[in-house]
Amino acid sequence: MVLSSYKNEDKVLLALDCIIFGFDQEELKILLVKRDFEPEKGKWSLIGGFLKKEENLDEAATRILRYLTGLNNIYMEQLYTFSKVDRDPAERTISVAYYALIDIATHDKALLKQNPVQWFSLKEAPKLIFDHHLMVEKAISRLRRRALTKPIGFELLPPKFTMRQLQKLYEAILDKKLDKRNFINKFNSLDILIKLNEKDMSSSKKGAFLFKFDEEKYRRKVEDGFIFKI
Amino acid sequence: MVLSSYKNEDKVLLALDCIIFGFDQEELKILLVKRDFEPEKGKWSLIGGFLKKEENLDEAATRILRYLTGLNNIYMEQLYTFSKVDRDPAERTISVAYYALIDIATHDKALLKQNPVQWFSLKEAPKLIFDHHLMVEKAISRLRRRALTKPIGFELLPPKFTMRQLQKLYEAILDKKLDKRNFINKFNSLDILIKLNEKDMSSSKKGAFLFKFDEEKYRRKVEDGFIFKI
DNA sequence: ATATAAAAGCGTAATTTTAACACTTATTCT
DNA sequence: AGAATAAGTGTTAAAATTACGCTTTTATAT
Repeated sequence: MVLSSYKNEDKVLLALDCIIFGFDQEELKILLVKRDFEPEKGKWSLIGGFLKKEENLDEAATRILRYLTGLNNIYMEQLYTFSKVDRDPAERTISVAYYALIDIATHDKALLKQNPVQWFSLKEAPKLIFDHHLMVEKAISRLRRRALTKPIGFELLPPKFTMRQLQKLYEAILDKKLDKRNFINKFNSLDILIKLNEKDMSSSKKGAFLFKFDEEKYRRKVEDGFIFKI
Repeated sequence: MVLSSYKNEDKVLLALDCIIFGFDQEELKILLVKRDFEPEKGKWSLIGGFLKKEENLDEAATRILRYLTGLNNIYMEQLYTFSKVDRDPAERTISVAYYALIDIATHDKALLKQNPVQWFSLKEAPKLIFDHHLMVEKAISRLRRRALTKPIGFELLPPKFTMRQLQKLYEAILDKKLDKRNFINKFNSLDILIKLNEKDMSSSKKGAFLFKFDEEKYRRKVEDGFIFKI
């Protein structure tokens, strides 16, 4: 065992905060929690926690997400590390922000059991503690960029979805209207969806065909040099 | 003053490591240092240090870069935070990686004074300690993406450069040959360079006109919705 | 039964962007 | 004077993106 030569260095608390995005067929939402400890008790906050000795950051983010929402197997990505000296008034804390994408419809039961968490649409979200608004802002812009170059949108939808739902999702993420025909043509040319022999009847009399993301095919295409791009 | 409620949480050492990119008219290089303390003394490493209580990460990265290279006023960007539990065998350490872009020609005097640092071309770089190779890999792919969407390439060049130098730089970053005429047409259409009444005579008999990046104009254009894109 | 309403589904033409491509010019060196 | 070297410069073809409107299906109301 090597003797540590880092004895004189300052140690810090390493927090994690998760921006959890959901989509409810209409708009993008984020999941917030009412903080039940000081400082800032009672205020709305991102879901967070602290890194433990025996885990890495991805594991910690997964643990925190599971503990506070009951959710498992969720798409997550490290976003940025925030370090303003007085960002947390109680104590010097560095926070690594993660963002996660979940399908509200599929996971809502798990969430509803937990009382202090609540979905807010991006535009109506309350003031957040500390620098959490910076985290959310950065997460939105990362999500926006990512959605154009990786097929992560599907994480926000149920496994089966209509083209209209998919389009609405992209419109919500990119915050702009898209042309129906161009959008469908685009996805058709990507050739990574499976059209099911099944219709969703909830949104129209005619019914709309359901599609699935063909993850296997996507992976194979990527190996052959395919680049997802909206 | 609010009483801290974080008493039971583990604290960690927070390190920073900098991937410093340079360009020598031919290829991309990174600056490495021969480590003069344990663990891994004598091995090649990224330039690094530890976060101090009174500074944020950007400040720490700037300080570390200045201390180890004498360089100031350098383009830097936070890259990613690495946290594998045993990434540093001596002690649990989380490391926030930054990458920096510098113009070797302009700054080389400052660097040469410092003996233990050395430039390596990306392809001939030695094995690095810990997870530093992962950091370098990630930095390269970030640099590649960033160079396509932000005018950061100029940070790697002298203030005055020829179009050929600029093209070689992009070829080095993107690791592919570009067409001379298309490249120049592209930059002309961006309209963010100033053509000087001055030629660089070092590379040809005819001489090549020098250009400057018009930062002010770029900023104005961005305000009007301009998006830099190669 | 018929009419109405509401969303689904579908293709083409115009425009813009990107990619491919080769010769002339200026200058130094011999 | 001519040979050698890198600089400088436009056009055409191909591909990608954008704009755009009518028909189909079927549940519901009359």
